[in-house]
Amino acid sequence: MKRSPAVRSLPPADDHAVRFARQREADRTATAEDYVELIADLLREEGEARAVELARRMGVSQATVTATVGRLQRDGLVETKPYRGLFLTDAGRAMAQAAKARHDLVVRFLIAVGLDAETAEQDAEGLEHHASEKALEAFARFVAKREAGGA
Amino acid sequence: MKRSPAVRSLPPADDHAVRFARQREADRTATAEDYVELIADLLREEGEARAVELARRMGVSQATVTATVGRLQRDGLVETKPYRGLFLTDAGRAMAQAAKARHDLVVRFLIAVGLDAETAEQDAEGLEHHASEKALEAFARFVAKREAGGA
DNA sequence: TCCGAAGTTCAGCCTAGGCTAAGTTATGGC
DNA sequence: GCCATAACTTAGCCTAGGCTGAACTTCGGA
Repeated sequence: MKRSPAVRSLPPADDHAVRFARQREADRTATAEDYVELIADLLREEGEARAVELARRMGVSQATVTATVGRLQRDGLVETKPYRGLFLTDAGRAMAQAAKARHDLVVRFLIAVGLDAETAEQDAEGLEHHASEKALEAFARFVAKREAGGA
Repeated sequence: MKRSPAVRSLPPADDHAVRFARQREADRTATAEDYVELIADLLREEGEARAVELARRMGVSQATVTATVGRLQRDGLVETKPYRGLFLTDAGRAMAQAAKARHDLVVRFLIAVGLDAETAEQDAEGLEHHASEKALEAFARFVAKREAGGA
């Protein structure tokens, strides 16, 4: 009688491999998304995004920020004027906007399923990079239903 | 009227840093969990866990598996008998069991909020490593309610 | 004006986790 | 019993993302 997913724990090897590959792909983009999202927030709320502030908020050394920003610049997401602040390219702004929308959706979703706001905020940081489009759509439907009064 | 979480996008720098640190911590353990979980599955369902099969299923070269298994061994999670299969230590078995329970919970939860089984299975692979204890408890409560008929 | 502190970058190091290519070891078929 | 093949390991390389410590810019105040 139990046709629960737990039983079928060994999918075909190919499918299995594809999942993990997708996973690794998501991991690679996660850092970029976190950085551009934070840069966008700082630009909006502080007027400028300084490396030292990124370092403080990412909990990382300034040297690490320099290196990471270098990669983002190479990838066409960020522009820097040495010893001035950090700026986003169009691509960077687009990524930041998408990341923020996704982040906010995940937070609202987590709250809708019963998390407190602070925990939701924390968990979203990790979960937002690993939810597929389909999952995000499901989250959005769920949140819409809940917020429409389907309490 | 909007007291939505989206507004407060800049938490105190310290809190912010802590979130990202937690995040990096989760990333570090994710690989270990995936490997021991898969090894446990293979041992249970195939009777043995061969490196070549891990490589196939992780979508990775055998050399990578050798290296990763070496780290797991160093960390006391796995035992190997060269040219025999891979085995889990007590710690490895415990981690595998916890990982599997978490994985299954996340899958059931995703299905409960409206995902199809296949997508749920895929997304769980990524999400399971980034959900906090509190979030998992909330997921469990939610699933319990749903499965109890609160459809 | 100049000088010190804050911010930034550079140099050099490390680990995890990927890869390929080239061995080495076990095993099954003949 | 030998040897081809499959499984595994080793060597060497790469990138991302961490670190420290030292050097370099910028800028405000004395």
